[in-house]
Amino acid sequence: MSQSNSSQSPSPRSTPDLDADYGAQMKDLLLSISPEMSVQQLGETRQKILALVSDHDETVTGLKRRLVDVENEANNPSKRTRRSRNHRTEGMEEPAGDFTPEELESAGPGRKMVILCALWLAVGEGGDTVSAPPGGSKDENDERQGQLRELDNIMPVELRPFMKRGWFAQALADGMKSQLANTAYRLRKDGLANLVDGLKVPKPARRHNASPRRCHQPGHIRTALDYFKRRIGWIDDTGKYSFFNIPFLHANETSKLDYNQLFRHPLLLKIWSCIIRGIVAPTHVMKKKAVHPRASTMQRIFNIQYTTPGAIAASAVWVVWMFSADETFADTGDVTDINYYERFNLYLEKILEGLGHRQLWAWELFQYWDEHLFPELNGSHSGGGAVNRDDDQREELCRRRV
DNA sequence: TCGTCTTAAACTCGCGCACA
DNA sequence: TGTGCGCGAGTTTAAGACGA
Repeated sequence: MSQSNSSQSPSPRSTPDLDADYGAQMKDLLLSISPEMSVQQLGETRQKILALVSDHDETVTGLKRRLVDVENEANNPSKRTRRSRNHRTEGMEEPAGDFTPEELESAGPGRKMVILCALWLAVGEGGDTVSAPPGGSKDENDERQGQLRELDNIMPVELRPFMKRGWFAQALADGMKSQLANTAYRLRKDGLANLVDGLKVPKPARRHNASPRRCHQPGHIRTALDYFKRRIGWIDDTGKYSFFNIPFLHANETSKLDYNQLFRHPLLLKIWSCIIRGIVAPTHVMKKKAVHPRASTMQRIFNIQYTTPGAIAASAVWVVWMFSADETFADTGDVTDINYYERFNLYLEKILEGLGHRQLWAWELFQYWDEHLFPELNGSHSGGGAVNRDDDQREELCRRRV
């Protein structure tokens, strides 16, 4: 509420019987009109009616302004008023099955989807139902069917019957949107210091006669930006960002695709640990230490015990975005025009292909991730180390592409 | 009680549209 | 053309949960 013009003096606090006065005066004026009146008299009466209408409108405007003033006074501007949680599902025609909004939210299907499976949905969502819409190419249909299976897989059994309900689609879309927004904010703000800790950063080139103060000048900042631009795949010759020749995706920061190094850069592991365990976790992950904060983290909430293909692909996308010039995280970069959606699908496809064809690099990739992120679970889930009750999601994902 | 974390929801901004 | 409004997306912050 801020529509009241604060520069104007407060509205008068008297409460005139506006409608009664206005009605009586208008009635008198209308009754005074008769066929015997001269043109001049008719003109004068018309002017009186117009003036009365004008006065009335101004008074109504004043009263509206006073109403806003009163509402502003009633609200303490220093304190935010809070609506009930899950207000977005309030008033929805369709009841949320047998679940309360709290139960539905705690299930967090959207959040879990983003963390473990996919950053975006190829299936229809948010509008009426979660479903695979008709039409599209074979690849698109495969992708949609695959996501539906993934969604079905991570879903609590009690929720599965409701996947095609409107409230479920809304909750899923809300959860995914919220998780993406939180992650983007955490990676670039709260968690940034721990994520880039130990990262090699180019020293500014010292010129002759250059004072140390010059190190902070724009030219040096540009140097750093150019440095990171190339680290996320920019190639001068083509004028484009590469999909795989990316130093920040390789453990040894090579700019040529090397499957034995791909998706093993510490940044990727730090990012996912930051997502599932909070901002302190990245400091320890490369020391093969799983530091669990006291608070309930995403890992605890969703009982995450091993790395998923979606997690690796998403972390790769997050790395590229983190060091890009894009200000907001969306399917396409607002500055660089990088297609993150396409990039995610490509990375995921490559990982699943490797698993499906039982290629050594893919197998070892998961061992590497699980050793660092889940050292207490004695090795990779893929390698048959830790087995848990979270069933065979990865095997299901592998079957997708075999 | 305090620190750390997640999350709901207010806040902010930009964009499109309708209307005078 | 300017203005106001509604909407959506991203950012920020208050509230609540949890464990030592």
